[in-house]
Amino acid sequence: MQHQKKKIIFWGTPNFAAFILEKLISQGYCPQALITTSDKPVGKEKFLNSPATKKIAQKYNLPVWQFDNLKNESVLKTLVDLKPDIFIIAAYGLIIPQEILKIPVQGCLNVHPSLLPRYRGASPIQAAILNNDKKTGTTIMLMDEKVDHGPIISQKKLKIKPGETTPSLTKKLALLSADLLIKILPLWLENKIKTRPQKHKKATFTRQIKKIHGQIFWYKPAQQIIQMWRAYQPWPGIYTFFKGKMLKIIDLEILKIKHSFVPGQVFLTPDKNLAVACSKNAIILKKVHLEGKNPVKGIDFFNGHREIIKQIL
RNA sequence: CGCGGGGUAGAGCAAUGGCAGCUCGUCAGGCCCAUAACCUGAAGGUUGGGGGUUCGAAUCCCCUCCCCGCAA
Repeated sequence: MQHQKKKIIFWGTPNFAAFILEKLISQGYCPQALITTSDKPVGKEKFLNSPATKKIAQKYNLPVWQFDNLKNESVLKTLVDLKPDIFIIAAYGLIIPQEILKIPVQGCLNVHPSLLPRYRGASPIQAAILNNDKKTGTTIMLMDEKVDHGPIISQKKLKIKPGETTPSLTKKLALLSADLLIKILPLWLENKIKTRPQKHKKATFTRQIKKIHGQIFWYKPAQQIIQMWRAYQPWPGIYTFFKGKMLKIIDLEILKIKHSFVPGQVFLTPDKNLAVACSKNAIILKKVHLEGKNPVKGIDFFNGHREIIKQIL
């Protein structure tokens, strides 16, 4: 087991990385250390929340380094002193400077959950769902000077099932990525894999998702709003405004109907469901969450806010 | 002390100093070939808890417990 003598350092932060890390460990490819970002205060109680990968690392007693700023000498020195053979990077959260990428003798592998060169950047999984793609996949590539730009080592496709959400697809892609990684890693470490460059002209890009992206525009077709809802779980979710307050839509359903309402107009279906008209079809609000209140069923919300009918959101 | 909203009947919400109400649900009865429809009636409250101001507090003040949004 020659590869186990190699020093692997794993970089990653959220769930996607955590699934991969755990699978690597369980399959006998335990890294020497985890590098992730710092604990972030979360919620009103402002307690610190560790990255998902850190929790896994602690479970297996892996050493953990947490860096938020990679552009200083002490970080560089720490990493050089580890004398790593290879870095495996999966959703770290920050762009890693060139000087650091040059450290490991066998390069830096990046796990990216899309079929590169499609969907480079920060939100490939959400983009695939948002665009109603029928398939996506994962790519393992050798990192170079540009983000998600390096030559491809291996790729694997995955069908997107109807109703797939970001959390469910994230998990599937992570497990797929881990399998692929385990398969190619020993070969890579023995220099038995050739890379192939990406077709850069076909590249598309995705950006970091912000709260504002979750706002619903009712002039869009209902189908598209459903895809937003699937893509933007668990955060930022999708929301609209009612009486100046944010109304999150926790659960919804498409209502296939020909109607003459204005997009955004609220109405009640014959079987007593609260619904909002879109440019095509409509959305049934099964569960909503008004800012400052508890989440409630659509019908309960209607009982307390009868004036919502005929209003335009 | 990061900013903000809320706690009222089983559920969702009104009532901002003067008789605690609305919609839904529940129960009883009625109507109907029938129904998640409709009609009549009923039950269901220590207004989260404690203290204060007042002739009088869900409402104003102080304390406390709980829930939630923003921010990530």
